[in-house]
Amino acid sequence: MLNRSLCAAARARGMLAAPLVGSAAPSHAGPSRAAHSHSVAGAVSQPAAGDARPQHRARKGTGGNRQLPGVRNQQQRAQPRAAAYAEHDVWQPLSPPKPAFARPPRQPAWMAAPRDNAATQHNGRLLRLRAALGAGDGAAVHEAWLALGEGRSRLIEADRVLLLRLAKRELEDAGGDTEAIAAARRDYALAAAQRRSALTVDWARLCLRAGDVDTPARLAATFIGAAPPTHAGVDVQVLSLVSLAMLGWCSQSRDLQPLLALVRGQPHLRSATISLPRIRRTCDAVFKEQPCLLPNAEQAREAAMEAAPLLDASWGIDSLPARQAEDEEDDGEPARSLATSDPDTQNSLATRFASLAGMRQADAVLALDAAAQRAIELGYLRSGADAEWTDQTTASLLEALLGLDKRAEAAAAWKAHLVRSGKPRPSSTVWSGLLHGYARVVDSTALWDTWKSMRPEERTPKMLTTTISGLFHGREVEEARERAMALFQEARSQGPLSVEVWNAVLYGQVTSDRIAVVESLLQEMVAGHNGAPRPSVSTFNTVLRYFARRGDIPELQARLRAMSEFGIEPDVVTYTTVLDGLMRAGRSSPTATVLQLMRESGEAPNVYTHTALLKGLLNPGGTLEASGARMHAVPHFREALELLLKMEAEGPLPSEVTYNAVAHAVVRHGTDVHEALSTLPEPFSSPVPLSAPGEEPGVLDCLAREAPNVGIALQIWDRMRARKLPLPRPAVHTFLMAFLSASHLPEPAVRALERRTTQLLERCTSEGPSPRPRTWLLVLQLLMERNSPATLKRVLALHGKWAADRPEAADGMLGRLVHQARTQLAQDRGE
DNA sequence: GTAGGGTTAG
Repeated sequence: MLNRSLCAAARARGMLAAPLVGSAAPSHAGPSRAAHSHSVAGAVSQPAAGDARPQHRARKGTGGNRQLPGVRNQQQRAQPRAAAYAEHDVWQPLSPPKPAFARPPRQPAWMAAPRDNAATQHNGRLLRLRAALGAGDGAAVHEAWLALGEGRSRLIEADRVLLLRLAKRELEDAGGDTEAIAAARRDYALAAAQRRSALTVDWARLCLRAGDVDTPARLAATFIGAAPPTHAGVDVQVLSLVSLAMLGWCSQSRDLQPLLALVRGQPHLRSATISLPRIRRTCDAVFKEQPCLLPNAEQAREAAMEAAPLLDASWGIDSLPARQAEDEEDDGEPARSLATSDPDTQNSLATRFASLAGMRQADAVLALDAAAQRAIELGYLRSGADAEWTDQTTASLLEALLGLDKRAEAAAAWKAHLVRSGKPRPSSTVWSGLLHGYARVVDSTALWDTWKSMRPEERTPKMLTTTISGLFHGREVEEARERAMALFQEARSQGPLSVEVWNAVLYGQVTSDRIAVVESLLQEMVAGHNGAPRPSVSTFNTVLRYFARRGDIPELQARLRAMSEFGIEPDVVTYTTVLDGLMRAGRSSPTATVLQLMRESGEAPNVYTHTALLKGLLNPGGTLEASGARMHAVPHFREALELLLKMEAEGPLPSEVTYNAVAHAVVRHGTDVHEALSTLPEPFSSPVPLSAPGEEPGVLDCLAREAPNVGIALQIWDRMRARKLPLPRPAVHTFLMAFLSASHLPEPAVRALERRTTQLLERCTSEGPSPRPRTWLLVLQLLMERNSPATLKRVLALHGKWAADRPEAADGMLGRLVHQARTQLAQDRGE
């Protein structure tokens, strides 16, 4: 269908509106009719089977040393406490508040017209309450409060805040003699606190200081079930309330199980990182002021700090199906998870490791590992629950650590797993975590070594796909590709392989431009020869990618026709690939046709489609050398930024790739941005980014005026940060380029951007994405063109630290450039 | 690990 329509694109194009592109782009010639170029090139060149080379490189992470360290003894000091509380009515202290207070009013009181007598009466009482609040008269407030009766539920937010402030002040003023006042005022303060706010946390803290340990828990219970906040990340108020509740319960040696159960089952908390220092600060604040009537204060604080990791380990655990459903709603894409993609082996802790790794929070991964181990030993995470530590958990932890380049930690986790499991060999699941981790950091050598270390019975068909696909991504391209092909041929000789394995091989051949091999493999699949599986839509999409990347539209058409003849319908990936191919060829008009076709076929454009579209808008002449003069067509910044804002508002949400595509184009085409500035949508028309710590806002105003493209790039970074998107390496390079390539800027702006440069490099060396030689080359080259010895010195120092355990970094171009930079610096100093 | 960013090393 698509192929026929593509041929008709030129005809149809006049009738089709450009749906996503704000204004119709200038039209170029439509695609030419393709000749049948269906013949497949020569026979398969069979790569040599097997790999005779000796294994010379030491295995990474697979831990040859399996000695048992004495880790067990120190872990046994606490007994599982959960059982002792089995009969205890754990919900007693957390019984819900009176129904009248359970929900905030649906309608503010002032909106209800005084139509009848009851309403007039209510308004009168309300006015009395407000008058008492205004006068700060505690006794009168309390009296008015009691008189209000049912009307309490109709208080507006402002009333509640005032009530809470008054209650807080009274409790503060009461000094040591707090019991009576706390008891008398608690009911209205509690009602007033039907809202997450810093004030609520204040109130809970005051109650705790007054020795009341149940109110914080009750507040936590109230809020935790309420609607989650709209922002991503930790619900700080809830975390503080739970921390305070925990402190209170520790002071009475109560079991924490019910409290921990509270923070479980909160799907929106799953990806949140619990900051242990924050829990500590919250608890410490209770003791800051005297008097503190909390019993056993010191022991309570110690116990709470010891228990804080349990909170971390339980946070957001459970309710996995809910979380999944939520993820899929987001943008139609399944959650990006690491080893946990198999629904049969879902495991909460594994999911959290994966999401922490996704946010590149290596410390949080390690802290959660420790916390979870402890929680298991204390019996708070129990066998049979999905919080159990399974092989899946270990696999996810390993993948996360390897993916974050924490090899030593991964090796320790590997060893700990073998000790814990008591088995001589890890399971397939655990091996799989290792493979995925190495595939993630494209370490084909380690990947291969891992594959070799596995026994045949430990290998699964999926792992073959993982390994082959990982080898094709590796850096030692030739060697890895040979290994991957040998692996494929060997496996093939032993029996039919899945279409996924074949697709992985095809993908590898496509990305290394081996189109002849691609053709012959595809032909085998189409013909069903030699046990080759039937090609899937992915197979065709993979082949299409080859021609799309080249902007080879006749071939795209031929392939689409072949696909259709084979009886496979295009999917969203097909459409995106074709769209991308058209854009690369500099043809913007047929793209409207593709989008229209998508609409007709019910394949909704997703974030990939939109990103390709954005790239096309920003490179209207195409991105291929062949498109020659059109390369210099002016980017459609207005349309692109409008589309970006539209995606943020209506979805599909932009990914880090989307943002980087825009930022990169903006940085590269500074002059064009300057000229288009007044036409850009807010906030990009006055591109003042958020200020970094210690940065004066005036500098950024100046930057927005003098280098608006840098301002916009930084605004885009702000948006990525707000969405908690990871910072990919290409984006690091984009921003480094932005910081160091703007010329003719006033001195303060230059200094601010150079400070941002060193800050970004520092961030990369400490938490990633770790710099590559390319990163340093980029920075040093740009920096040496200008006269900034102080910054150059700092960058060289950072590079020195990075290069310390990379002896190979001293070679080659980077080594020479570093030497040159050092010389330049020394000369500066000499003069 | 099918598609989008630029990368890889120089």
